[in-house]
Amino acid sequence: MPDHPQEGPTTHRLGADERRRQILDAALTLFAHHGYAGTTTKAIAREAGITEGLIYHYFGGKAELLVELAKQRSALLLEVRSLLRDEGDAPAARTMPRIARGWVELVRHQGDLVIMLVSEAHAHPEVGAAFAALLDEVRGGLQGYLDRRVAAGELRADLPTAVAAASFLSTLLMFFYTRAELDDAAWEVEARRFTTALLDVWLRGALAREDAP
Amino acid sequence: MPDHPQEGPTTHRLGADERRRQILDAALTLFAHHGYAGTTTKAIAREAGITEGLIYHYFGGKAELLVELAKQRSALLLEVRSLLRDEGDAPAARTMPRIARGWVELVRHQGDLVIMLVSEAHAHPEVGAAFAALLDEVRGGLQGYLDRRVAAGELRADLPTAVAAASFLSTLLMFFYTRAELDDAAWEVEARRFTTALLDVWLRGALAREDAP
DNA sequence: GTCTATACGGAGATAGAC
DNA sequence: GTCTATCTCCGTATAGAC
Repeated sequence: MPDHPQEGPTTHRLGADERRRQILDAALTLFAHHGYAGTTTKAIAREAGITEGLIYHYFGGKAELLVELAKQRSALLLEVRSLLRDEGDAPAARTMPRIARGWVELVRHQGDLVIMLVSEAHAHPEVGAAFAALLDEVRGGLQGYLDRRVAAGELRADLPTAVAAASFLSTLLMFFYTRAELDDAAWEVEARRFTTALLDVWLRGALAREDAP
Repeated sequence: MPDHPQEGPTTHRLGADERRRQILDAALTLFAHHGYAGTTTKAIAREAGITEGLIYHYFGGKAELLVELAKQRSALLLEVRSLLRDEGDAPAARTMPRIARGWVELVRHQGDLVIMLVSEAHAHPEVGAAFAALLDEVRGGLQGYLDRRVAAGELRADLPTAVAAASFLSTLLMFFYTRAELDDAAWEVEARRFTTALLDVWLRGALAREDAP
C-alpha cells in the first residue's frame, strides 16, 4: 500500500480519507440523535465544520452517507469476533462474564451506530438488513461457543443454544438502548449491576447440573 | 404490514372522534414504516383518504399527531395489566408460557405502535419517555408476579426478579422487532418455537432446585 | 366538516469561482 | 479541495369557498 503523503504547505486541507471520515462521523452523530430524515445536510456540514457543498464532493448525496454508515458494522463485527475468539473454549462460568462485559462495552462504545441501526431499521431496508446481519453474526458466534461448552459437558446437552445466545445478547442490547443517555459514571454502575444479575439467571438456566456424573 | 388501500377524497362526513382515529391510524402506519420525519402530511392525508387541510382541522400540526400516538401506550398498558392480573398467583411453570404468549401477541398486535416507540425513542424525548414508561410498567408488573412466586417458594429466593423480568420481556420484544415483517403464518410458527425455547432457559434459571433440601 | 388554492420557508443538490 | 451563490422542489401550514 503506497503512502499518500500530503506534501506542500497544506494548511487546513485534509486527506480525502480523513475528510470522508469526518463527514461520516458528523452524520452518524446527528442520525443517531435526530434520525436520518430529521437531519439536514446543512446540519451535517455544520457539525463537521465544513460547508454543505463539500459533502457532495465526497459523497453522491445524503442517502449515500446512510448506506456507508450501515456498512461500518463490519468494524463492529471485527471487534466482536476477536472478543469471542480470545475466549476460546474456556469454561462458560468464568468466560461468560467477560463476554457480557465485552459486548456491553462494545455496544456502548459504538452507541451512535447501534442507535442508528435500530432506529432506522424499519424505514430503510439496507439498514434493517445490516442490523439483522450484525445481530445474527454475533448470535452465531456466541452460539458456536455455547455449542462447544455443551460438547465439553459444562452446559446441558438439551440447551437451545441459539435462543439462549439471542436472549443473552438482546437483553443487554435493549438495556443499553433504554439507558444510552446515562453519563459514563452512572452507566458503569448500572451496567455492572445489571450484567451480574443477568448472568445469575442465565447461567443457571444453561449449566448442566452440578451434581451430574 | 402492507399499507391500507387508499380511498379517494371522500365527501362522507364522519363523527369527530371517528375522524380523529382515522387520521391517527394513518399516521401511525406511516410513522412506523417511514419514520416520523420521513412521513409527509400529504402522505397521511392520502392514507386516511382525506385532504391535507383537514388534518389541521382536527390537530394542531404534525407534531401533535406524534404526541397523541405516544399517549396511546395507555391502551397497551391496560391490556398488559389484565393479562398479568388474570394469571393471579398460579405456578410460574404453567403460567409463564401464557404470559409469554400474551406479551408476544400483544406486541405483535400493536406492532406499528411498538415500532414507532422504539424507532423514535431517541429523536423525540416524549416518545422515549413513553417507551421507557411502558417497558418499566410491564416489567414492574411481571416482577411483582415473580416476587409472589418467590414468596410461595416456587422460584428461588435469591432470584434477581427485576432483571429476570426485564430479560424475559426485552428478549421477546427484540425478537418481534427483528421479525416484524414476517407474515402471520410464519410468525405463528417462529414465535411459538422461540418462546418455547426461551422459557426452557429462563425457567431453569429461575426455579428453585427441585432437589433442594 | 371538508376541500381547493396558495403562501412561505427550508430541504437537497449543482455550478463555478478561488 | 473548499467555499459562495443559487436553483428547484417539496413540506408544513393557512385562508377561505362550499
